[in-house]
Amino acid sequence: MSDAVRTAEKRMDDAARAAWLYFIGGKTQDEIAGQLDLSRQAVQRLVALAVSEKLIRFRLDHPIAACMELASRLTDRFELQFCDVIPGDAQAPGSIAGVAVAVAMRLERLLTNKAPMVLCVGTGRTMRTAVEEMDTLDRPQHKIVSLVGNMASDGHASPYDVVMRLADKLGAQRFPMPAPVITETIEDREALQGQRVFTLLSELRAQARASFVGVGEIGWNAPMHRDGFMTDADVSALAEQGAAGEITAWSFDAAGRVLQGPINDRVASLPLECPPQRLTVIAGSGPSKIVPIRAALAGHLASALVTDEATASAILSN
Amino acid sequence: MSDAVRTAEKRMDDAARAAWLYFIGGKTQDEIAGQLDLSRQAVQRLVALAVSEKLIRFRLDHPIAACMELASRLTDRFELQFCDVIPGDAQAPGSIAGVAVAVAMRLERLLTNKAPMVLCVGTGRTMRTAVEEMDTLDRPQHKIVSLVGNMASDGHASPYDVVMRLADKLGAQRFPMPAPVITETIEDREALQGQRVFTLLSELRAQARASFVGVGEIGWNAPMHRDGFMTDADVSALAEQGAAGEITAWSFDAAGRVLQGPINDRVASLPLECPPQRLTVIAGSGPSKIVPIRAALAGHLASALVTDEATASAILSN
DNA sequence: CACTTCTGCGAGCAATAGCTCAACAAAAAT
DNA sequence: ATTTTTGTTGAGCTATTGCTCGCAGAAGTG
Repeated sequence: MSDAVRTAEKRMDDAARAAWLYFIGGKTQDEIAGQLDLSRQAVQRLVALAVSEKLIRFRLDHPIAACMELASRLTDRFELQFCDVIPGDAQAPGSIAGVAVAVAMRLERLLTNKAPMVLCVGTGRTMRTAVEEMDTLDRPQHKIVSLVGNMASDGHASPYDVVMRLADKLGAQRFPMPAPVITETIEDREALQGQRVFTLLSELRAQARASFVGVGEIGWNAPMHRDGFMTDADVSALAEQGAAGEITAWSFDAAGRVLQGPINDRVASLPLECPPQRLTVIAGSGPSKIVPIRAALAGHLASALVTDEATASAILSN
Repeated sequence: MSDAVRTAEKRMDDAARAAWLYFIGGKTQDEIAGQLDLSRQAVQRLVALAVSEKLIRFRLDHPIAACMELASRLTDRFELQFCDVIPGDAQAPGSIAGVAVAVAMRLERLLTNKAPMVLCVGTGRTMRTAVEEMDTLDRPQHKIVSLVGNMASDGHASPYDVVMRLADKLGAQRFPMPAPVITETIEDREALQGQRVFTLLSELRAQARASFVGVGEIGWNAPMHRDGFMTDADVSALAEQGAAGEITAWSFDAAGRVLQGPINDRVASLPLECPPQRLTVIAGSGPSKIVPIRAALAGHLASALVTDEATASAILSN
C-alpha cells in the first residue's frame, strides 16, 4: 500500500470521526477541534469532506421524504422555479383534491400580497377545484385575467369558470375572455383577435406576475373533447400530428413544441410564452396527465409544477 | 381525528420538509424560509424539531462509525474526559499495536506542549509499546515520574522500563521509583515510604498534568504474577477477595473499590486517586482486560480510556 | 364574559460555521 | 540544485445559525 493512499485513508478516518462528532455527537466544530487537537478550520474542512464524499448520509424517516426527492429531481431536470409534490393519499388515489389544495395554497400565498398584481389563469377541473379550496381574501386591487375563452364554438359555456370564481373570492377586477376556445375558422379567430378586448388582455398578460394553468391530454374523453371545445375530427388530426397534450387549448408534441396546423391556427387563447416570461405554474395529476406534463416541461412551457407523488414519479421515469 | 392531531401532523410534515431541504437539499434556512413562505426562525425551529424528533437521521458509512459510537457510550457511561476506540484490525486481532499507537499519539499530543509539565506513568506491555511508538521530541523541560517500582522483591527488574524510555525520547528529567512493586512485609513498605524520594515522588505527582497507566488482570499468567511481582499465594488470596484487576499493583474488586488486605498493604506504588485529580488514562485491550477495565471505570479509578473495538464492545455488554 | 395562563412568534443579538486569501511547504519539473 | 507548481494551512472576515426575550393570540377558567 502506497504512502499516499495511507495518508488519504487517514484523512478519511479523521473526516469520518469529525463528521460523527459533529452530526451524531452534536458537538460544535470548536469542541471537536479541541478533542482532535486540530484547528477549527481543519475540522470544518474535514466535515465538509465527509459530506462531499458521502461518508455521512442523511435519511429522512417521513412520507414527505419521497415527495421532496421527486420535487427536487423535477426542479433540477426541468429548471423549474418550484415544484410541489403532494404525498400519495392512500384513501383517495387518483383524487385531485391534494393537488388542488396545494395550488390553492400557492394562489393564496401569492395573492395575499397587497401590492396590486395581475394574475392570469387557465381553466380545467384542477384549477376550478383549487379556487374553490381558497379562503376568501379581500384584495380588490388585483386583476384576474383569463388566458382562454370558455365557450365552445356553438356558444355553450364550460362549467369551469375559473376567472369569475377567483375574482369573486378576492373582490378583484376580472377580465374574462369573451370568445370561444377554438373558433370555427381561421377568419373567425382573426376577427376576434382584432377586437379591442384582445389587445387589452394581451397587455394585461404582459404585466402579469404569474400564470396558473391546467394541462390536458389529447384524446377522446379528454376535457377539451368532452366539453365540446374540440370535435372528433380535431382530436384525430391532433393525434395524427403527435399531439401529447394541451395548455389553454394550445396543443404540443412530446417535446413540448407547439404544433403548427389547422387546429392551433384556430385557437383563440393568448399565445403560450416559451420560455415563460413570468412564473408559469402547471398543475395536474393522474395517469392521463403524465405524458402531457412531461411534454410541457420538456418544452419549457412552464416554470413550476404542482402534482402528486405517483404522477411525479411517472414523469421522471421515461 | 382531532384537530390538534391534524395540526401536529401538519407541523411534522413541515418539519420534515424543512429538514429535507436543509440537510439533503443543502439549502440555507433563509432560502427555505423563502420557499416555504415562513420566517427564518420558523424554519430553524422546524429543523430543530425534525432533529429532536429523530425525523432526520444521520448515518456514517465508515468503519470508524462503530468506534465512535462505542467511545461515546463509554464516555457517557463512565464520565470520561475522553475515550479512544481503535478499529478492530482484521489482520491482527488481539494485537496491542493499535492501542499502543493511539496511546503514543495521546502522549505526543500532550508532551508537544512546551510549558514544563509533570507526567506520571505506570508500567506494562501496552505502555512500553506506546512509548516505543512515539517520535522523539526535544522537551527537556518536562518531568517523567513513575507511579510504581519496577523490581520484584528479589531484586530483579521488569523489562518494561517505561519511565526511562520515555524520558530518553524527550531528553526529559526522570523520576523512577527505586523500590519493589510489592514489598515482602508491611514494615518494609513503611520503611521505603519513609525515604526522602517517596515524598518527592508524591509531591511531583500532585503537580502532574496527567497519568498514563496500564491495567492488569489478576490470575496466573497475568503480568504481575508472570513477572514475579506477586507470588502464587498473593494471586490466590486476591482471587479469594474478589479482585477484578490492578492498576500500578493496586488490586480492586469488580466495583472498582481498592481492596483492603494483606497484599495491598504491601504495595509500594503511589496511591490511586479516586476520583482522579488529573487526567488519568488507562489503556489496554484483549479478552483478559475486559473485566479489569470495566471494574476500574466503574470505580472511577480513571478519567480516560484507550482500547480497541472488541474490548470496548465487551466492556459495555455486561 | 372577563380574566389568567400558556404556547408560539419574530426581533435582536450571540455563537457558530463557511469562505477567501496570503503564506508556506512538499512535490515535480527543469 | 534550483525553480515551478501544487496543495495545505490558519487568520480574518462574512454568512448562517441558535438563543433569549418580550409580545400577542389561543386556550382554558372562574
